[in-house]
Amino acid sequence: MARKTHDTCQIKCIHPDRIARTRRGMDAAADLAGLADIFKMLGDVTRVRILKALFLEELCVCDIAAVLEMTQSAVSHQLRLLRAARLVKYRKDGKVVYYSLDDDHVKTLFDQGLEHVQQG
Amino acid sequence: MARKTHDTCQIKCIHPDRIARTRRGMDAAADLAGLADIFKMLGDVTRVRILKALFLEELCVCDIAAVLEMTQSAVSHQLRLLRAARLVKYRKDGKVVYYSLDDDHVKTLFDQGLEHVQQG
DNA sequence: TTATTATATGAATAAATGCTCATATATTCA
DNA sequence: TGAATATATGAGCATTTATTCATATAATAA
Repeated sequence: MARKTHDTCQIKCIHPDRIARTRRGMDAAADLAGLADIFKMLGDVTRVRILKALFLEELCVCDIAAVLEMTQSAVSHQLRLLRAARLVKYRKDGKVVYYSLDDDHVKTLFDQGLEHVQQG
Repeated sequence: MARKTHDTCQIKCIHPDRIARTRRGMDAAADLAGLADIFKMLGDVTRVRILKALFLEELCVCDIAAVLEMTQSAVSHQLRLLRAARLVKYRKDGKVVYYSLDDDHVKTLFDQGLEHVQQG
């Protein structure tokens, strides 16, 4: 009675009550996949460094490349992802494209994360 | 004069002043690699779901597997990573291992991230 | 126009990653 | 002791991902 096989999979459940409760809590949860996506976007050293740089100052692509000591192509590829995630915005001035942070919200996440790192 | 080649790499810099300023700001920055590591840890749907579940209630491994409808092995592998990152802690009771959140700090990061998702 | 420059991007490659399967370890129970 | 159970883990595999290289696009300058 304490152990029974679950409906949807072959896993034996020791605590059916806990499972049911947690299931309900999970259903009520917000978009966890979307949440993971944002963290994934921030989970790369190059992107983190780009964001940190842009947090300090608006920069064009080759400036960023110089600061990070990476190729223009590598930086440009990452900027594309950051753009798609709406973490950065840009403005064109002739040939030059200037990037900056899209909102301050990212900075909050950033600082919160740093706090965690410093505690660890 | 406005354009010169940078010392450390072959990239031509349009704004040497900006680059120098940003460089200094980057040096002063905290551990960006560590920051990326934490975000990377949170950047996976399975781990996010595990954390969400543990935020609701302490659970054993097979409970988690049942809630997520995943194999015990897959869950166990991810728990190992979460343990190493000190995001979860565990206690043994006989054969059963109960996992729970290691600190509330993760929840703060979590909620901040969710806020960002909901705004997006 | 042609040459140069700044940026973007597709393809290829190498590395990282998450899951499955099989198995090991450890604990309880008969 | 031996069987059953909960969890952990190594190996293999498939997918994702970050970078490089070559090239395309776009804007400026000669």
